[in-house]
Amino acid sequence: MKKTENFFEKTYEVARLIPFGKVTSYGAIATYLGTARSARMVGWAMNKAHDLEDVPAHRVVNRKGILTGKHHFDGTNLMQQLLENEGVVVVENQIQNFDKIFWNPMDEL
DNA sequence: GGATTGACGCTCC
DNA sequence: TGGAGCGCCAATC
Repeated sequence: MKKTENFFEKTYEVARLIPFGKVTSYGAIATYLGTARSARMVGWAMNKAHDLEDVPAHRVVNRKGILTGKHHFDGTNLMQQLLENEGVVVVENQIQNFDKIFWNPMDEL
């Protein structure tokens, strides 16, 4: 738990640092954390992060820009609503212009 | 303690 | 070019 605590902490930290109207991918965070091959851990961390209200998990999507985790939110399209609220265009659970609004933690951090 | 799952990603066919 | 399968690390059952 101690060792993973850092992993969680970093994951949450990065998630919180995501600028308004920007999004990132699990893989990007995983890479930043040094666990690039374990993007699943980031997703899993987000699951726990969902328990925390401070982590904008809705800004984190998979490498394709698809809102794979939206099903885990309260509403069916709550995640999409949140993103659209930030100016992010989401169609069919997929973020449009993903390349443009993609926020790379390594580039900023 | 062992097996399965998971909000992913990459490689192989 | 498209689809399917395997691998990762940690947690839960």
